[in-house]
Amino acid sequence: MSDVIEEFIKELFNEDNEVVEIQRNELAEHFNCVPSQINYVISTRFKPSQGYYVESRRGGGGHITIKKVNNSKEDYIMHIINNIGDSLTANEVDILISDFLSYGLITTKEAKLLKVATSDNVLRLPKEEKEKLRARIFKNMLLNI
Amino acid sequence: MSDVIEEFIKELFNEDNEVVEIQRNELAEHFNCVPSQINYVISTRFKPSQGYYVESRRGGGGHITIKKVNNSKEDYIMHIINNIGDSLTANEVDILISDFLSYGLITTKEAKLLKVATSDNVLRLPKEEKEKLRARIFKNMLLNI
DNA sequence: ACAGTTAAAAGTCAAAGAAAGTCAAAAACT
DNA sequence: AGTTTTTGACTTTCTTTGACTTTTAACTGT
Repeated sequence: MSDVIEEFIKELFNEDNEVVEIQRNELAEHFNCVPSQINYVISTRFKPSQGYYVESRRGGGGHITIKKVNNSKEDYIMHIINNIGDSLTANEVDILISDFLSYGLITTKEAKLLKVATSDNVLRLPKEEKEKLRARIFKNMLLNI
Repeated sequence: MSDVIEEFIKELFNEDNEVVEIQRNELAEHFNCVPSQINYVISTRFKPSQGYYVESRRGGGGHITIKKVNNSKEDYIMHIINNIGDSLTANEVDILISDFLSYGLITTKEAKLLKVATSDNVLRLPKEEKEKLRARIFKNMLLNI
């Protein structure tokens, strides 16, 4: 049973990425089990060490939200950093940032910071120097995200 | 329900900024709930600690006004930005950052990003140019925090 | 104009309801 | 035997509801 419930929740992740919101009682009803079994499944299969983060609310309209925290995040960012050469255009930055955003690797605030710190009208240097500087700033910031 | 009402009020803030004025009974009617639910929503979601200030008037033509009180965070940061000249040393950045941190205006992550994006060994330019660039980067990043 | 009355708001508080959480005993696997 | 799952009674947290109170604008008669 627990396995079935686990599967079911993981299915939900496939559909609507990133975050899944469930109602404990409803789900228990659906599977014909006691509500606390849902807690069991969550606490054994959606632990932080398995790359999930869970929060919940009680009372009317209460619910449980499970977030998939990509723990390969660091790996992926590292990979990108290593593949950025020593020069970078504003355009390339934009593309990278929107990639990161859509994979949920950075927050929108971080995105803004990255963007503004590497923007053309902040750097204001001759093209070549500017793109080298941009690469350095960008990579170093990424290392700290 | 409470969530819906909360949303609704926050929408009103988006339209006519700064201050929102509602009538308890009218709003309750609109959402088909008892009037005291409005009080509940206000007292749980528009607390001072959440950056709101509420006052009201009873009797005929009475109403509830909710003000968004500027956490002064923005004000303070703005003030700093305006007082940073067009050139900035790494040392000055350190001092500003630790100030911001101790006043809880920025997170430690943001602090790291600010610091790394303006550090000497990332910028690597002649002193004068570097300090001007640093000021631009720093101020522009702050604007986005 | 004025005092007094009425009615229209908003406020309070506690009880009932609706979720979710906990924990340990019982059951089912290995 | 030892581990993992299932169950359910009990707890905690948050929301909804409604009866009752307080405040004050609006009205009324003089």
